Amino acid sequence: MSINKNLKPTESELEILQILWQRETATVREVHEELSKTKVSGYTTTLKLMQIMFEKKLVTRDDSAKTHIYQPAVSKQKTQKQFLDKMIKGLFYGSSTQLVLQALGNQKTSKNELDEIQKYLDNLKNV
Amino acid sequence: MSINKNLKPTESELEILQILWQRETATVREVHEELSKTKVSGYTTTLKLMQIMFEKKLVTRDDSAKTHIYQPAVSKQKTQKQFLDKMIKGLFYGSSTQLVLQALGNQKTSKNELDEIQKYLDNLKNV
DNA sequence: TATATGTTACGAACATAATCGTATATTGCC
DNA sequence: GGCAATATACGATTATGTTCGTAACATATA
Repeated sequence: MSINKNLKPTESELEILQILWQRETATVREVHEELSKTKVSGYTTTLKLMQIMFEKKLVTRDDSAKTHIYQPAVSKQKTQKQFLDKMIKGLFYGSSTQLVLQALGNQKTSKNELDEIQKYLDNLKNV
Repeated sequence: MSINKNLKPTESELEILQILWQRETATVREVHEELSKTKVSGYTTTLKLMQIMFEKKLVTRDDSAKTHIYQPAVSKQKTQKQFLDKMIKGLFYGSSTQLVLQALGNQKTSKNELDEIQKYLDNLKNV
């Protein structure tokens, strides 16, 4: 029963959220610099996006100084779940198992990681 | 080295592809009827979408009769992989393991399915 | 103080996707 | 043939997301 509009982040917004989740906190400049490692775009583009994210309440910011400091306002976990669920529903006919098998099959996964997953599965089964 | 433009389907196009993958073959009317089970929209909207998909080569069609018959032109597997990879990259910092763990943790997965996944993991490890 | 530098705010342009109305064509049937 | 039903084609509109230019303002410093 939340008043929250719970707006789904767009693709560009996700890129920014990823950076904020890693850094906890960042200025527009810092986010823009990070984004610039993988793509080209103007500074004001990043600024505008982050302003929109603020309006959507995807981020909070401290604007007490000239240079505002941004923080994520949605959790990484919750957002990942939101998109995973959507993908399972929209592309895997609702079967998370199908998604998991596909993900394991397609990606090269190291033995250690496979072990980790198996351990996790054992835990799940022993509930 | 493909000449193929390899255009990524949009969200609406994915819905249609899902139906085509299940049915193998379908008319606009049939697809529209199926879509109508979960959402409202006009018939010509579905028609237009499928025409666009044809231009993008996401589907093929037999237009020898008045009522065209459509088929998917991209494989389910390949499309699933395409979106999975994108999601892993864009939301899980490139770690398919993280995605798998999140998927397993968030969804209720039956014991049988967990067994299936474990069996699959064993196979992967014995290569 | 004046100048250069950096920052936010904001509107406008552009791109893409989705929706639908209308015109036109085909088919079956009386 | 003429009519009704159904299909396609296609342009126009609307919605959403992305990009950027420019103005206004703050800050540091020469």
